[in-house]
Amino acid sequence: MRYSRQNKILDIINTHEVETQEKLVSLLKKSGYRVTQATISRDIKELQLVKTLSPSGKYKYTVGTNVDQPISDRYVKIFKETIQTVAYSGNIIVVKTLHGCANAACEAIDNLNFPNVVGSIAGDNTIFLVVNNPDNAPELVNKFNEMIK
Amino acid sequence: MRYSRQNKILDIINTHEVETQEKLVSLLKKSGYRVTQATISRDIKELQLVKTLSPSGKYKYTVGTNVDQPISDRYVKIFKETIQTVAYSGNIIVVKTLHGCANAACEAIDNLNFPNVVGSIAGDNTIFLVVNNPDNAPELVNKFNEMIK
DNA sequence: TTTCAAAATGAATAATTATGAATCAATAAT
DNA sequence: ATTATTGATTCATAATTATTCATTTTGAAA
Repeated sequence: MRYSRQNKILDIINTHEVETQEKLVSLLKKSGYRVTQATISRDIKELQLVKTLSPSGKYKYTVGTNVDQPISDRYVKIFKETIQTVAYSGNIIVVKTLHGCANAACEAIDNLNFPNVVGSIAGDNTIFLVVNNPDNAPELVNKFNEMIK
Repeated sequence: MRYSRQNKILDIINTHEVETQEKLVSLLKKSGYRVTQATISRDIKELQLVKTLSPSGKYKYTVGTNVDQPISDRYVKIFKETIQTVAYSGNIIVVKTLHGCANAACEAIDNLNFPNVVGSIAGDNTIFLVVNNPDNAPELVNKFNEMIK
């Protein structure tokens, strides 16, 4: 449930001022994720979160706005590990993911910038992708299936 | 020595991959600054540096690109505490600062966005500001003197 | 100058974070 | 089914960082 948890972590730090990893552990517990600080430390490393000064003068974790590095490897990885099946009908591609991971997977897809995708929406374990033209759907589905094979 | 040191810290982290505060301590020592990790911790807080992942997978300190907060207080402070005298001749304003602080002060001035200043250059303890029109120099000099009074 | 207040720093330490090693779970290979 | 293999996680702890408290330094006021 790693990606689902990391997604929740992003949620949490966007809505709370999280001063320490221990705080994050207890906030996650409220959402049903039982993990230790060690795991959080690794999640934070992967998500490239940073401890910054909040305006109040306290430290808090935020998403790092790093320009330089190719973060896309990470997206490919999320993509591969969370997506279960891909299908289409007309100009809609339906992507099934692991439970709770649709958001993370959807963001990965967005960031991978596939051609002909004009929009996306994610639920809990399903993503709808809108393709500009129904003709392009099969090719995209093939590409997706290649990636997760 | 504080602002001069912090300026050097910015130098260092832009040219080295500094993994820990202790590393920074020893790099600073090579430049003649003898301080302890405690001081560095405070400098880092003030400079709002963040520990990020470098592409190599190691941690390193970098300047945080924080959008939200009013950092300008800090510039005013640097301005007030490092600038010694202000004078002008024609369209050039000459600012004297504490030894080694011209760069920090100059950056502060840049960020404070004074009107009619078209350019700036900093040495070790002197800054030249180019004003768009000699007529505007006296007013600016007055403003500066007000600020450091 | 002397004195006082405020700021900066260091020493020591508390608090926090990162990581090696062991464990567990899931999956693939035999 | 049994055994490797791999990845994720925890536990324990090392490493790192933040902070408290004491001391020194600095700067201003008398």
